Amino acid sequence: MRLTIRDVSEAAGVSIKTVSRVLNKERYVRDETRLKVESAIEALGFRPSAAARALAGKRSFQIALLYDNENAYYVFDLLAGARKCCLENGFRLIFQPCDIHSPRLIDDIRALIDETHVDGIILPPPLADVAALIEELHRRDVAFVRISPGTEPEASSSVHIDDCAAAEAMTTALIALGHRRIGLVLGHPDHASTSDRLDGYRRALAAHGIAEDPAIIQPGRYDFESGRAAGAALLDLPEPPSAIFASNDEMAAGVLAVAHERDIAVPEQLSIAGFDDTTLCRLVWPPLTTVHQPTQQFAYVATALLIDGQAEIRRRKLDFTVIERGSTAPPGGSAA
Amino acid sequence: MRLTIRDVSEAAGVSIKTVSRVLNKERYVRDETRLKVESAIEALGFRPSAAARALAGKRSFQIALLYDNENAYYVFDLLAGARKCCLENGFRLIFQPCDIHSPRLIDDIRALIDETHVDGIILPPPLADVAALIEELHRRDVAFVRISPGTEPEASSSVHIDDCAAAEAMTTALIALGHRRIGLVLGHPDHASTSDRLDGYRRALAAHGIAEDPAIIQPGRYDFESGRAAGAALLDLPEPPSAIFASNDEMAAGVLAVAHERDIAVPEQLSIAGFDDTTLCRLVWPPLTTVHQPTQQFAYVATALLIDGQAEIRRRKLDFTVIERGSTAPPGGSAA
DNA sequence: CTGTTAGCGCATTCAC
DNA sequence: GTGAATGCGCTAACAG
Repeated sequence: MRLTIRDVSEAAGVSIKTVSRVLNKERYVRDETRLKVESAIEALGFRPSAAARALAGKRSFQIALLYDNENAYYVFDLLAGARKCCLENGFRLIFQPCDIHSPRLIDDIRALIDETHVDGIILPPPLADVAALIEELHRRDVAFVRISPGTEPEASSSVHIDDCAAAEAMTTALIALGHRRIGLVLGHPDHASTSDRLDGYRRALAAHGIAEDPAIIQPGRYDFESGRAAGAALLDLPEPPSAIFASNDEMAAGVLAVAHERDIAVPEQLSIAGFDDTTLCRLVWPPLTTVHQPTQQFAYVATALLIDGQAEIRRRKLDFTVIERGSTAPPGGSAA
Repeated sequence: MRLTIRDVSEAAGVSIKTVSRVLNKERYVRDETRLKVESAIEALGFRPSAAARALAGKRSFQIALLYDNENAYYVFDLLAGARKCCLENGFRLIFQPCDIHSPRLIDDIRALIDETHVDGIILPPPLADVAALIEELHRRDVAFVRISPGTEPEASSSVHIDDCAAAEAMTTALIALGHRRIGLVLGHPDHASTSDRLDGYRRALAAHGIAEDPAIIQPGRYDFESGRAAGAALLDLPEPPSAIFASNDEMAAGVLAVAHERDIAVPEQLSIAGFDDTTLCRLVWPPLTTVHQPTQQFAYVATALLIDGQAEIRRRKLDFTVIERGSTAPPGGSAA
């Protein structure tokens, strides 16, 4: 029926163990033998059964990428990064949504581990900060890497940028343009980045002697609708801000939509800045100034850390960039 | 080490085979016995190894969703629909990108089949129309369902809407608003929907005695940038159209961006219509009129067809809807 | 450097 | 209705 390692061993005239060695890139195989086996594999078009490998061995060559996020662009970027690394290393990616507020969260992930024998798990925010999950993963001795964790830095390997510094840089850039009244749209309360970005914003204001005004700090949820609502609230203020910094790009898009509705020219009359977690801003609204966050790289590096499989805990810090697009000069004179 | 079916059988005081029967929902198990086994499974938190099941049995409880598409929203929708159906049926979803123009396409999919033992494959456009792939899948006797295939309707089960009728309805709606000069932005040449939508557009024009003008039919690639380029080409015409119908929403978004750049009010001065394959339009541009295509349902139904697993070929036709958002009245008088 | 033996955890024949 | 044996395709721990 199915082509097996035995067929390959017969075709190559070696034992099945030797074929296995070649498959697993083990040492102690003579080059000549290896070549013989490889050409037999090639000639037959043999592909080892992942199920059999997982069952017999310690590894399954599978990595799970979990997510609790409705932002298609963001998730797609994570996926692309993780997949690229998997492909390069002969791994498969299991991609699974979950709900950090579900009572079955831990159970579901336990099921994932037991059923699939995954070799490692990637936890993007907000999953990176679910204490019960981290604890369970440790108890089960499953390797995992967190993306942008806000808590327990020593609990696992992780990948992050300095969100606080990035938000500070962005805010400082707006101040450098002459803005003194800069609105902020906060991120989703479940995400650690939300408070980090707020901290950065505050730090920049403080450094320039600008008093914080709670009226121009609006809640958000990292999605378009909440950005739109926050933008409306800010622009309808008796004394609206001259610039608005949204904690991610979906929300910046929402703010921009409101500005269009109000016939406020961007960036001439209002500067809008965003954290581009996704490609949405880059795609649709070039005039926005953004902090570029390397989402795809997060997933790539996290996967690499998992596959390298050192037990040691490593923190990888990636770079961010503030990108100026179009003019973000302060308004001519409409605001106070 | 690991919890196995044997542990469950001992806890429940039955044989391994009986546990297996319960796991697979086979008949011929007394209710009492079933309950005993189920509570033992629950108590121990047992989860059967997918690898062992795939290796020993005929089924792997895995379905693969392939895609060759860079549209994050579209792919995310497909994923959501397929995943929902998998979850309801105890299946896992393997999610894998590919490239229909790669010489290794068939080999990659062969590898997928052999390595993972998938029970079935879902082929969204443009994969649904790769003849060599369909042939290979038949040769290997692997179940598959195609989404919106343009060719060989009897080659497999499939899910689709009537793209031609939908485009005709959309175009007719624009004509009903008084438009006589309606630009069209074509889709990606690899996709069957592209020509179907063109056909529908033509049919509507013909039905209303409007002559087709090749100058206002622009090529596109189903992405934002091509929509932007097509929009610019159309709006820079000496005699620009009063309405533009983009073959999907990413391109409609591109057209809208150009309209904004040109200070053309939408929908007051220009009507823009799109096929909303994704949620982009719904999210960002409420004034657009769209044909709603149930992308998520496509994937859900395709997965269900696969899991039901009847060998027979079934064609499922889903509904589309033309949705009016905001006014799409023809321009006051800027166009000819 | 290479081969032999014994399972991994389950579904699948069959008996009972 | 239920149970005991056999093997899926591969890796592991040993020999040589």
